[in-house]
Amino acid sequence: MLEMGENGWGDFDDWTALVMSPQGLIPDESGEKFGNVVVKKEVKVEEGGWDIENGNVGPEVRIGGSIAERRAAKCGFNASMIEVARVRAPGPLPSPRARSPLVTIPSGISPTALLDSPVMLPNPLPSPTTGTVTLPPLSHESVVLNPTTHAAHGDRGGQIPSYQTLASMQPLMDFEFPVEFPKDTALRNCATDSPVEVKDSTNMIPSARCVALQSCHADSVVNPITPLGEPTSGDDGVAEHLLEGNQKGAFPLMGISKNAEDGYNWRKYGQKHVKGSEFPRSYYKCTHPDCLVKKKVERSHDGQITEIVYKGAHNHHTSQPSLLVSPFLQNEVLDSVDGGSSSVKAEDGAVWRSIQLGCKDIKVDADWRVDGLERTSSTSIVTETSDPLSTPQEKTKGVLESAGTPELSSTLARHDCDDKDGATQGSISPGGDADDEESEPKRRKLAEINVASRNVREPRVVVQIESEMDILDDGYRWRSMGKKLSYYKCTSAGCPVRKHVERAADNLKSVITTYEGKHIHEVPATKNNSQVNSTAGNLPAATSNILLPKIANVPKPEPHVQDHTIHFERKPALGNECMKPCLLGKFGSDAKFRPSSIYQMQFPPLQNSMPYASFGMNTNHNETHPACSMAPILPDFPILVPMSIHGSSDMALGGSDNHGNSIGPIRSFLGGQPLRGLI
DNA sequence: AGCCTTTGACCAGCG
DNA sequence: TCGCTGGTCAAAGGC
Repeated sequence: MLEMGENGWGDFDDWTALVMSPQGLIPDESGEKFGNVVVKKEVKVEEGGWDIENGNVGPEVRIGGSIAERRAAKCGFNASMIEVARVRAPGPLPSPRARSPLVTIPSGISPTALLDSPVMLPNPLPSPTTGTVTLPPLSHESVVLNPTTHAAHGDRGGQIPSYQTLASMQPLMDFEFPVEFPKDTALRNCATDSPVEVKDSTNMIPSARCVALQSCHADSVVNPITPLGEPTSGDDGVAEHLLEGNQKGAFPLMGISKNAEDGYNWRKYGQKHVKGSEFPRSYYKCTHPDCLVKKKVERSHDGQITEIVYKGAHNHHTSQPSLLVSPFLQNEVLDSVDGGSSSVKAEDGAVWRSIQLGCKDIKVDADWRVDGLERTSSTSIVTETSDPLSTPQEKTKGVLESAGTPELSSTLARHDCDDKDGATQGSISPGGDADDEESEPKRRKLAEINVASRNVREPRVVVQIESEMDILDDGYRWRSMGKKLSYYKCTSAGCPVRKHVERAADNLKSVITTYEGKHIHEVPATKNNSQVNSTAGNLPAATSNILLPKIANVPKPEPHVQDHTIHFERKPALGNECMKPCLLGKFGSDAKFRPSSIYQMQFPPLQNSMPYASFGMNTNHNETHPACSMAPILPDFPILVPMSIHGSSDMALGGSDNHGNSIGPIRSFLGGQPLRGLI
């Protein structure tokens, strides 16, 4: 077992890897909407971990992992697109190598752009049951998406993508969002910060803030103790949670009655106390004829749902009208539980979505079987909300830590999960897991109990890029660490960021660069720095835009994005004061998350040495926002990511890496929606 | 009467 | 093959 502390690369349990799988841009031939999903997979470091001294890295890093293991970990997911993986300390679970192809990214593409790109933004997850767009409460990464949003914000420029649009893109994004957010703070902010969205129950949808409010409201206001109360028929707890608030006018969005709960009717057909679970598990079936959707609900003794697992896809509409019936639902599947975010879990080939509420898991089986079709998308968002044990500082820290990059949120989310694996127990050497001896259930319990003690570490991001060159120019300056020339540390004084470069074991053409930490400085001035913002118009229209699936009613991009450059504001380091309101309030009310930003991406010419921006790790970006002093959600840089559509794409983009090496086109990371005709 | 929950038994997968 | 486990069935009962 190697203690990585010496090199500062310890604690691999919370590494997050962003890996693009090729399917991302591949139009789903089957027409399944969920074919392109940002996927998260765990990257695990098995025994030996990153042995810097010996350079034993590759074999230990595993991307993906079996569905079962992720399921077991309650933190995993399986998808085919962008994999947000993480390197974690070896655990008792096997870590099969990722098998899904990885997206190759032209060298000209900024990892930051990728990481902070819209595709990496949290997707509004339609409720697995209602289709209600629910957002990761309190997630700094969250984006409030609602079918009515743009209507509500139409006077603001129609910048808010329609729900459908977002919904269609939902598969494109897969994130876990740690929501270590003080409830009281959330409430306070929700109550005090531009409650615009909350006012209009018809046209307004809650901003992320509002969602947060919903979440926390339900938790701390509606029923501080056992918000879920006694299980009711078909109750999925979470929905009810919010629904209660909704009924009280706090959650105008939900538009469904409490009785409707998740909009579907469920029949309990069994209950069992499963091993490893402290609480009994109830089994529910959708009562709709021919609907095979099931869900498993675990409740604590006080009635609070500790885990919900949805399996299957509804082939019908909700039994009760909902303001937010998602297209997914209409077509087939919905997932995500109101008030929570979800992460896909897979079991036995079925994708399960996990939604964490207060560090509780709600899993939604997303095998998307509809009319014989089986979907295996795995959009995931795991949001941790209202962790009662966490102090505001801790939560804030978590948010702050994760603010730098979207993926970080997932990392943090993973932290939660992985901390369950002992991460919170202290530094864990990559070579072994302190909790190896413990059973998964036990660790789960410990983790759940010790949520408050989880450590928030620097984000670790792994980006796999196909390049002949090992070292990709990310705009920063690095010096090698250790004997192997695969470990680098940012040369900027005091900057803790490090990165590790390796070749993908399964694809020597792919370079896996793992970043840890956040730059505490700006990107070193280079001759190319300005290109990030200046190259927007250089690309031929045909190749400079990546238009994600267009959907009817999609608001047109604002004039300022006519150049097809997505202008995101960098996620600044979040301050305790501004974080919540800003994070939560931005989405629904301003241009931080515009349609164009979401489904349009422009990539810069594949120039050499294009700075990779800060890879989303720079925390000292503090651009202010009209409504908030910070814009924590989205990257501040224009998304200039050259992309090409893999396979059938008409968008053939290729490029060269920073060193002039020709590299393949991005295979994809935008998922499954056919891109043709999107430009 | 219909729908739901409860609960023990049964079944299948897995090691 | 056996035991464990998770998932499901179905009878009984409640609302």
